Amino acid sequence: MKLEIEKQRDGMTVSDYVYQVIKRNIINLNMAPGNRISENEISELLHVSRTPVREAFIKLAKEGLLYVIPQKGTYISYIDLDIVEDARFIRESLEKSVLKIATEKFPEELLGVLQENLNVQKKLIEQRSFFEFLIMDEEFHKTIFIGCNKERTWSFIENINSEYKRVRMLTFIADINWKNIIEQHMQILNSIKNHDEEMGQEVIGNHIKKLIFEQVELKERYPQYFKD
Amino acid sequence: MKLEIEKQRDGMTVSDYVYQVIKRNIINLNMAPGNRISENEISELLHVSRTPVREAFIKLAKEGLLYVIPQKGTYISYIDLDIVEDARFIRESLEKSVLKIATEKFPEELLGVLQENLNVQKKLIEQRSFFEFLIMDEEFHKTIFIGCNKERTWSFIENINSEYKRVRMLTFIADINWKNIIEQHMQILNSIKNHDEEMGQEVIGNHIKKLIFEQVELKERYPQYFKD
DNA sequence: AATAATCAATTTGTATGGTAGTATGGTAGA
DNA sequence: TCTACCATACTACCATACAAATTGATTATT
Repeated sequence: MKLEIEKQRDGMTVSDYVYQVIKRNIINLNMAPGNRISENEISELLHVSRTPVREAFIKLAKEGLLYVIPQKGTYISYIDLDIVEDARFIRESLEKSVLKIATEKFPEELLGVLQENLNVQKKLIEQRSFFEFLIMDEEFHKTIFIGCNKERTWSFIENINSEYKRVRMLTFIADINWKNIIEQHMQILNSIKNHDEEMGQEVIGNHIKKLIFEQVELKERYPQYFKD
Repeated sequence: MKLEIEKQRDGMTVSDYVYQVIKRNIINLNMAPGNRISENEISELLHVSRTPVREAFIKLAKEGLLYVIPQKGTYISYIDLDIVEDARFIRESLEKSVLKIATEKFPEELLGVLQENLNVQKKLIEQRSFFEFLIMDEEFHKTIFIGCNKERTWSFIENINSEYKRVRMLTFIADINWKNIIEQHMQILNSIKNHDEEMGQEVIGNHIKKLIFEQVELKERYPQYFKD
């Protein structure tokens, strides 16, 4: 198990640092689903005591990214497609509602932000920096929510979205379809610019449909990562 | 600050026990929004060490019921009506979708469970056991979700619902409208029995509308509990 | 040889002491 | 009187030690 370990930033508690490192490595699948990890192991790896590691585990367990069996062990959760489906359903519903608002009324200055974001995304895809791309991708959608004054709803989505992120990471690893994601994002931006609600709804709908097919394929190719 | 402290059940970790006690007392407003609490204070009160208290704080902070400022203090979150509104919106949307399924197809045996639940609710209202009533209320809705094979979606709602629960507790304290809640529940049950989707949607819509008016009134009567 | 009992190793759970950051109240100096 | 400074007393944060439970291997027993 090789982990990506960034440095601890100033003004950050050790607990938050550990939380961030582990979360990142679970989502980018450096920590494989089903793998067993222990508080001791991580504390030695990151050169901190067990306490902040334990506290990070608690947070991650509440997000469903790992589960703790008392006096036995801690394990990375398997990807559960039922959970992914729930997350997808909720997200699609909310995204559509918000995009409807966005096509009616959206702050001019944020349009530039979205455009700039897409430029960065292109570069990251070329560099195959998938984790960073996912961050910018999320940022893209988040900006739309902010423009509609629904930032809180977005942060709420974020909490249930870790599972979904792992699947997306897997699509990148499997080299499925990441080529046309940028194009879809450009279509979304255009629908906002042109106040074309119908087009926006259609783009998002298509995007989601594709993901379902991909998931089945992924489970066949990487069964060891999935539940059941 | 007077807390309701139940005994610790067997097979339960101290951490979970503390979590449960504090959560209960935040929701039933024994711990008032804005109040400052400390690890030491709670650990002495419950006769446990600081560690499980701290771990309980972490979980509660992730639910938004309290917030921790490092090296400064821990505070009970104020009721944020914006958050309540978001929770309400999301819940209404999902409840409507599920009730649509329920009016089309619902397991016969669970209808009896719902009926029995309503009987218990009546008794609890008469006894003015509000916290217990809220539990049964949630159980009522949960049962509907289970019947539609959407238990996971329900547990997801639960996580964002603590804020909403505090408001509901406040409606009871303020003696607003709790008399006709039972009747509304009976109407919901009937809509399922009679496969009447239209009626179900209308009942839930009305129920939600009332709550909005109540919240404004509540904020005027108990401004100290609210944000802004 | 098969099975039961025991022990060692490893895990998470809990308790406790010390540390660093923050607010507060008082005091000396302008 | 006001201000800057310092001592003090809090806080959450972290490290460490120990407890309790589970597991797996080893040993003893049948």
